[in-house]
Amino acid sequence: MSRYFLTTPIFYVNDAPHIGHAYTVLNGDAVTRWHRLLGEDVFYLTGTDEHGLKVQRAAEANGLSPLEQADGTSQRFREAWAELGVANDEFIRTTESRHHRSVQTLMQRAYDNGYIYSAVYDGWYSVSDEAYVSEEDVTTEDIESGRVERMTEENYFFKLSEFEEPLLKWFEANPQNITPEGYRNEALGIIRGGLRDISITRTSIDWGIPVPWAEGHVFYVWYDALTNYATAAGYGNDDERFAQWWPSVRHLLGKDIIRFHCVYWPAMLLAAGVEDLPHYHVHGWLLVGGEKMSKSAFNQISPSDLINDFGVDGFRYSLLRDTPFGPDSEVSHEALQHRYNTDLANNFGNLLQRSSTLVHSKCEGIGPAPDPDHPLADIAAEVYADAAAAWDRFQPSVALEATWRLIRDTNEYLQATEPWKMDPGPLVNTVLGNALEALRIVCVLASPAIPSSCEAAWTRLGLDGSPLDQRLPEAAVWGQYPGGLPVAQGDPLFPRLKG
RNA sequence: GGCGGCGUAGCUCAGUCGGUAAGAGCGCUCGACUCAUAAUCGAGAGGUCGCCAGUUCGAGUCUGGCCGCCGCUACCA
Repeated sequence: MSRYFLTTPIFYVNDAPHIGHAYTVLNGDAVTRWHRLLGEDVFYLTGTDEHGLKVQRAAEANGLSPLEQADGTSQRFREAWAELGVANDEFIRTTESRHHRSVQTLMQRAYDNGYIYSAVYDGWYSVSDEAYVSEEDVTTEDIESGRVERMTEENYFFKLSEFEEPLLKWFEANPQNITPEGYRNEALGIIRGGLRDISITRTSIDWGIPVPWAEGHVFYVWYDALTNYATAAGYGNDDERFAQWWPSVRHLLGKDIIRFHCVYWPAMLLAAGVEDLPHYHVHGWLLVGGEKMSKSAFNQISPSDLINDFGVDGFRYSLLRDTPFGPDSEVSHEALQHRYNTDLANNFGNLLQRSSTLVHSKCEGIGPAPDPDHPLADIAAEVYADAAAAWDRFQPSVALEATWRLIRDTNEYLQATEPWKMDPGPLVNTVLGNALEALRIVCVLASPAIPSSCEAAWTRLGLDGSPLDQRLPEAAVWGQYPGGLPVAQGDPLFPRLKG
């Protein structure tokens, strides 16, 4: 069975969950749900990054231990994703013992393979950033304000510089390794620009994973964090599991962390003797008024605020539909609401509503069977093909746009046939059967984005089971609504929003 | 400075290998309909595809230059 292992970045517990995080996680959730429909063996991973100085400091400020601090924030992320209906298979924490073993194993192998060496760093250090600062980047103000300090410490360095060639070879051999393609070029640019060895340990803090070969050193958070993906696949703990899952790994990430994920991380894997390198799907940022979201007031709106306004699926759909995957996307409350009203309330919800009402007035509430050879069958086939291609290319907005064509065409079909003017009988039965069949297919195809609404609609159509349990491509084939099922009338699935 | 991305209808965006008369949704105008959440359907207006030059029988689509916006350049998705 084909496997689909998708990861989100793990979120630093220094920060509360915000819409930017939700954006990443929802894209991954929708795409992995699609792959589940295809019957693939899916592993969707998210989690939290919990080591490092910032956590240690936050803990001190709150009078907690670092782990207690991490526990609290990690739990908030876990709850936020549950609230959004995210179906991740695992939630990893870098403070877990399995992760410690994994990091130590990976690094020890790189060390044993000769890719890690000791050197003394003597220079400026930014305590708040936990980072070394090069001489040319330090201003006198930095020094006077104490933002940077002079530091001499023994350090272990990773020989990143030795991986320029291997990485370039890998890029050349795998033209699809990063999508969209523009970001692949960025990663290539970083490599071609020359790679310098990087410091991967710290002695100045102790809230981290100990370096196995050097007392008093811990791994710097990035190299600890990246390894979470391998840990979750079983690295250092369950070799058989790792061998099964790792070859199919795909990382979902924002464009700001390309350097670490697409350059440093594959080099580390190679250094440790792991030959299978990941695929990547890189997205841009959400912008508000042209500015990166995290800098704006919109950032103060939490995902749960938007759930209150739009409902879980309303938020999921509007965000996914309105943000092409890859480039930066402008978002606003107005735009999300507009999308909700037009696509969910006016089109999908209203189609379900008018169809079920007509089934009650013309067919005594029993949904009739569709015409197996109706022209809508061709539309459904086209829509499926386009949606499948888009999901496969990691483009939820395009997939949803394609799916909604079936809804539009069905509304158009009702308008053209005017079943409300017909007398009960075979003719009106066929028309409404066709509408119900289109809705059945939409329920399956839209379920990656709006799972619970599709389940609700599915039930109203009188169907058993759940759209989430259907198998594609079979379930998208026209003509499977059986007829003879009781169709339920109910309140609008997506109440139109005003204001 | 170096590297990279973007610039297509009022808005948000599609446009794979260069090729039938530039697309979609929304918005707008007019009309139709009334089963439905004042929802739906049809018609229409609206673009010198940032600018200039080049390659080509032919460029939004390739090349060079310019303008504008943005990002990365050691840790905010």
